[in-house]
Amino acid sequence: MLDQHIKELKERGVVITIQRLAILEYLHNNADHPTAEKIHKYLSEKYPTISLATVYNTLDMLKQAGVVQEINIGKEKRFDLASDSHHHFICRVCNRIIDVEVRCPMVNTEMVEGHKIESMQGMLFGVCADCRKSEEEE
Amino acid sequence: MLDQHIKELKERGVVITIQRLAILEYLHNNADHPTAEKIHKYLSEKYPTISLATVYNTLDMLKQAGVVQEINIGKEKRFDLASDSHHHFICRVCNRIIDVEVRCPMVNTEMVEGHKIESMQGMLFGVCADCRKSEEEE
DNA sequence: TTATTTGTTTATATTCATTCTAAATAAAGA
DNA sequence: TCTTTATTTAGAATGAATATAAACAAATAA
Repeated sequence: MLDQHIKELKERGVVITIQRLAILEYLHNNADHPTAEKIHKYLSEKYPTISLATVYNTLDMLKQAGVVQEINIGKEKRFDLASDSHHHFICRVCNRIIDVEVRCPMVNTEMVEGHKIESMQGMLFGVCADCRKSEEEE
Repeated sequence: MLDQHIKELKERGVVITIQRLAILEYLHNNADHPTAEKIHKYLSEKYPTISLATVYNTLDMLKQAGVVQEINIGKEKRFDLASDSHHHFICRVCNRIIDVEVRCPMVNTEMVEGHKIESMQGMLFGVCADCRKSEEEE
């Protein structure tokens, strides 16, 4: 999957630098929808000079390339590897973003009312299983 | 529809002030997913002293009450009357947010993988009909 | 009616995630 | 090698959103 992404990027003419590779690898290893800040903080340990701007720039480039998707919920942008096979559930209690498998037939739709769909995102808001359990116990 | 919303809010114990009514009316008359800034700018003509903070506070209150939904795409929050019957199509060329009717069976789902759904939002990204036409003409 | 309390709005200051800028560095090509 | 182009860095700038404190309004009690 990582190799596939690298291949795709190279075909697009993207130079794979140490920084870009590190960010892409991070996303492959951490599916918890990190913020740019979090990615930067983690990578700073291994690459002390890596700049937050580079993280933002790279994430933006990866988004353009269709490798990464951006999730906007609070004031912080969050990032995730692009994939049509899941939607996001956002818990209003613990604020976690949880991937949920989706069986919506619309996922494979390419056109709606004359508009061409290139990607999609479903966001479900509510209370997650863990928080529901905690609430019941009270 | 507006009356229904006012009734619901009153039942919740919300005081309907001139400012709150004006903001709610604005949303009923403008379905173009305005920003808080835009609402404030417009209402300033009729109510020169209305504060931007009041617009934000009211929109937040309306969101808590389930009357309004928040759409996060760019850096600005956008607002729309809550409704399960449509999703949003975002054109990457003109950046417009277009309502699209949705026939996704998931809309009426109340649970996914143990998580309780209270509301949902579908976001479709791509090129809208108008921009497609313009691109073809070139 | 006048005080008191509570809730709301205003104006302004502050915050902080993101973007911009210019200089430094690295990579690629001649 | 030198030259050009792309990338990264560090720090400054931006601006949407929030926090704060004072002013105001409404409702209730005295």
